[in-house]
Amino acid sequence: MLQSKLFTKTRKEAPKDEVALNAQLLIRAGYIHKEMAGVYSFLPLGLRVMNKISNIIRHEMNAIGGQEIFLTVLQDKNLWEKTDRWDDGKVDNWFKTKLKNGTEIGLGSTHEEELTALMRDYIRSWRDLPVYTYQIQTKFRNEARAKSGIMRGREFLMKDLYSFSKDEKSHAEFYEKAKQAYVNIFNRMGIGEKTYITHASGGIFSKYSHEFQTTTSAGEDIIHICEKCHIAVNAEIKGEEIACPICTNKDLKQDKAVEVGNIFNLGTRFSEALDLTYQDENGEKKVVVMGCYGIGLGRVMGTIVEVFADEAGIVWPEEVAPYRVHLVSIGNDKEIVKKYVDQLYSKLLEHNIEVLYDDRDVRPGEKFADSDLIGIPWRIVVSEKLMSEKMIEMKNRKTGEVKKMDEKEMLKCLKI
RNA sequence: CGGAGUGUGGUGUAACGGUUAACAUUCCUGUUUUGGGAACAGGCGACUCAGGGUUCGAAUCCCUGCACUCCGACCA
Repeated sequence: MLQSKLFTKTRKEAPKDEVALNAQLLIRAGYIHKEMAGVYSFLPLGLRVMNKISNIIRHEMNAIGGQEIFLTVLQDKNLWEKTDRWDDGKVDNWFKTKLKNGTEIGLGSTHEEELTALMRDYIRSWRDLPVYTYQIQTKFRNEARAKSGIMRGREFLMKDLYSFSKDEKSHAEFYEKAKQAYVNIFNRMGIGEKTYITHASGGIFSKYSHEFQTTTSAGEDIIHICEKCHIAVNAEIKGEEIACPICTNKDLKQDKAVEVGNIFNLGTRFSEALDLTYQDENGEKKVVVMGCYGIGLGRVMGTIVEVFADEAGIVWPEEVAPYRVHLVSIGNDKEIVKKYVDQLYSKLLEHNIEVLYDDRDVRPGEKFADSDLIGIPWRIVVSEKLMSEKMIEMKNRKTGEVKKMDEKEMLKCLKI
């Protein structure tokens, strides 16, 4: 991508109504645009990051047998009445609206009801189980108070997988697999070290659940961490003294964290209410056992920004960065420089390296400042001086390390 | 949903109740410049969130609404 063609621009100052670091940086660098409180549009750079995140999740969900689907946002009130979750007294963050004929409908904030009902058409026999379906789509939640930039919005992208198993045992096996898949996902996104499987109360309908909590000062939750087991307990759990569930260590470290994902055992809460049953090997009628597994993509993106950003701007881990290389030319108005960098740009593209090429005719200082702010992992600088030495300069955004090298070495450095 | 605060060019700020609403930045034109957000010159851009009121006179005081932010509660 030629930066001169990118319609977004960086800015020196963040709008004053934006306090959260993640939103300040993402707006300044041109990743997102705020529409209203808790509602953000994604611009080219931001969408690229979202797509990277989506693809990591897709890959890991497919690997454990997930099948991707796409459900509807518009929700049938009747289904939700059957599970007793339509009433505002029960679930208060509904967005509700009406059809022309007066029929009340809701905008989906989660999809257990719709999907469970849908599965009645396909699950009849024990042979039809298990089924694992997931989707990545927009959720609507009428939060009383949106805050923390893109980490807690009223409209946000979420990956939600639902598992349908024939019994508790089969469900428990998948639950463990899903847990491992989540570990893989957060590792690949670069926040694995700071992300803890966290024991939490199951909420209103689950016997047990696990959250994935990433430590950051921007977090809303308090967790108690056992470093040895890399596991945590959510402070919301009350009652007996908090101890590590694995080693029973009671000397836990307290920290603030963001819930980037969660997995729930739903049991038969929804399948019973909506009559999702099957016939087992003996012809007996059984209720399907369910689980649900969520990840908020925007929240993950915001968390990554919060965790790695420095004074100069965003620092993306390689796998979620909008581009791998930020190619910065200095003296682009000089024919020899431009010709060489254009050629280098094409070469990188030929090697399937995603490149943002700063071909603008602005001063070096501005280019460097923008590059730091945007946060692409590798910055490659070419200038007339470097060209005379047959060198390019490579800088690692994360470590700040700068190295002069020739083209060959550069390609090796990018693992080609 | 309780409490508090704030709304002024695209962005960030200023202006005692008193001229034509100021400054910086962005943006446009030109010249010079080119390794860490350049310099100079010229220029565009706000009926001060909306509506009402007080006053000879309102960005400024009062009321209503809307929006945004923060603290708390909530968060399947």
